[in-house]
Amino acid sequence: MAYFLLKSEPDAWSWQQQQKVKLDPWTGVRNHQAANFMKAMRLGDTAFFYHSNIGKEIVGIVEVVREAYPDPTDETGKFVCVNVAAKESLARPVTLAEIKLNKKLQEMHLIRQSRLSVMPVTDAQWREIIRISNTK
DNA sequence: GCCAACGTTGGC
DNA sequence: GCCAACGTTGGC
Repeated sequence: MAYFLLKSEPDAWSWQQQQKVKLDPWTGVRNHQAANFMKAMRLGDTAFFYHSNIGKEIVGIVEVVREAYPDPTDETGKFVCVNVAAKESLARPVTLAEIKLNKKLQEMHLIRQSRLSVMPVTDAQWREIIRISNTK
């Protein structure tokens, strides 16, 4: 099972909103690299939900409930979206500042390529973030 | 509010 | 096909 991270500006779509809905189509991604990562997502894969701009922290975990399909909001028909459902909140949010200071998390795309909005997370990175968030 | 990174557009 | 101009993202 693979792990990912999804960014959202809480002004536009927050974790609180995500938790209130059964599922959410992750539309609006217009970057090919991010789109390719969405195409790699499989049913049951999980992703961190990250608040960019405001908060700058990982707040929760979502599960992929529908694999990539054409993004209905994309007029060109080139881009895809997936459906995700909130799974659980982290017991404690993990901030970008903490990630930057953590030696095990230096290779994350979140740091290295700050504009990327959908990215894979390695097993080791996933475990480390779960660990420092006191979740489970 | 500023700026770095980076993607896209359009002139040549 | 190159590259300057411009727009967007997102951290600070």
